[in-house]
Amino acid sequence: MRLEKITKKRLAEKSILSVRSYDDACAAAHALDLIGERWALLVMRELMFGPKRFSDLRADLPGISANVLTQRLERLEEIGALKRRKLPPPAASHVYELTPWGYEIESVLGVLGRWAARSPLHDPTLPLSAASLILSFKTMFDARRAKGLNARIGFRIGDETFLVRIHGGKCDAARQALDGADVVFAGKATAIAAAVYGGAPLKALIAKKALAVEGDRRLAERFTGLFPLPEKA
Amino acid sequence: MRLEKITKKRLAEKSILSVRSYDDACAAAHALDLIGERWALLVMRELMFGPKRFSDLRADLPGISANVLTQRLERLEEIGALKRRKLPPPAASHVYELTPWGYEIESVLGVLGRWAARSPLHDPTLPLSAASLILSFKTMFDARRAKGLNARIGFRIGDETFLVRIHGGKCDAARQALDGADVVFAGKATAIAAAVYGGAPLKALIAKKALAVEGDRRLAERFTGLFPLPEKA
DNA sequence: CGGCATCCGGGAAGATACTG
DNA sequence: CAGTATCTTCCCGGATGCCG
Repeated sequence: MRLEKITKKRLAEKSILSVRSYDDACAAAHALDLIGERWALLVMRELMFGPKRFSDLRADLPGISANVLTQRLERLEEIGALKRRKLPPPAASHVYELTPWGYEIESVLGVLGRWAARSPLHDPTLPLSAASLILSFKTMFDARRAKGLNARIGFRIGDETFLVRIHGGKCDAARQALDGADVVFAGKATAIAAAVYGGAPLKALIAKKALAVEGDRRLAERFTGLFPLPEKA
Repeated sequence: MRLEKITKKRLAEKSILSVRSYDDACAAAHALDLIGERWALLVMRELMFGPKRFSDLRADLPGISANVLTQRLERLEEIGALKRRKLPPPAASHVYELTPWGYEIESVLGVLGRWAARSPLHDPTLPLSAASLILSFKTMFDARRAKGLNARIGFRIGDETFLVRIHGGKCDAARQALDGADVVFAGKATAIAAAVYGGAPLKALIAKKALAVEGDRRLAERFTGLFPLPEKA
């Protein structure tokens, strides 16, 4: 019983470690050995704006099952892409946080996204997490269209807030308080995506109460035009 | 029997089309829906320098089984990333060729490779296909180190030849005849990789007959130093 | 409640053999 | 040579339950 339990656990651990490898020196193949399993890259995507708890990840990745999430987190920790941390005493919980090298996966997400956005099969009306949406701004930002713009755009999505800064033809974003935002979008990620990528007029979304815009409304309108999708292949 | 066979085939086809989707508007998630299955990206990698036949792909992807290769080729054609073409009459064979959009996956391979090359678990001594090696030159090329260099480097690997052109701080490559090459490397991909990435002296590799260098030997030496690996994370 | 471990059903991947 | 058929193995996803 006790012994059996331990043995079983050993085996389970081993089966996690025993990765079906491509046995290929190509670094891209190695990348697939590391993060090619189902959900792995999306788990990293959800952590791009900072640490999250197990149940946050489950909520933001509808469809992933608890055991698969456990396996992916173990594997990502094992390869050095994330670290599991205990939160300070009051909260007896854990968070998962990308390592500096783990954060560099952002470049992969960007290139993959720009490639797949040209797919005729891509359906941008599907559900979308807050992290995906904010990340897509960094990926699809068009510096030419933002010429001369210097602004701080806030987002309130669920109980998270993000601040997107546009200055000097750059666009960066962080999960943080909205102090000093020139305008704030509040609503579900899909509603904001409808405005930015779906061409839905802000007015209509606001009328339908799918979205609220607090602050400089003209700036909000301009913001929605800064992220052109690539043409279909 | 006949009917049963057809029914089974129908079901098999259906199971190929029925993709387990992430149901996520994020374009990176869509990319995984398209090419996230095992082997898919490596099949595309092998086609980066032009069309290949089914059995070429099998030979260059040791470990892939025939039925999986069939499924991946069907799926890649279905999404518009490659086209299956009949060769002109004498050869009663088929080839698989990436579409223009399919070729754009090169950017994904590059970014993935640069990320994974920083993994402490990466083992560059594993087997390597010719396409992987030549592609890695485009990925890892350091323009700073090639300053002022203008050269045509040939490679003879198995029965394929590649020409790598370095000029104006750029590095491009194609599978083509070696006309006008300043120097030619001949040998297995792993031997060339040992020289470029493993720091093995050309002299030693040549003495071991793992590699032959025809032409400007000093240029060959310089070439091997143009592709620094990123530091480990 | 958060973080797993366990069991189960279905389906994808792998190996082998076989066919046109 | 270019796949197809079949069998086995293993991964994924869902449900349940344990335990701090």
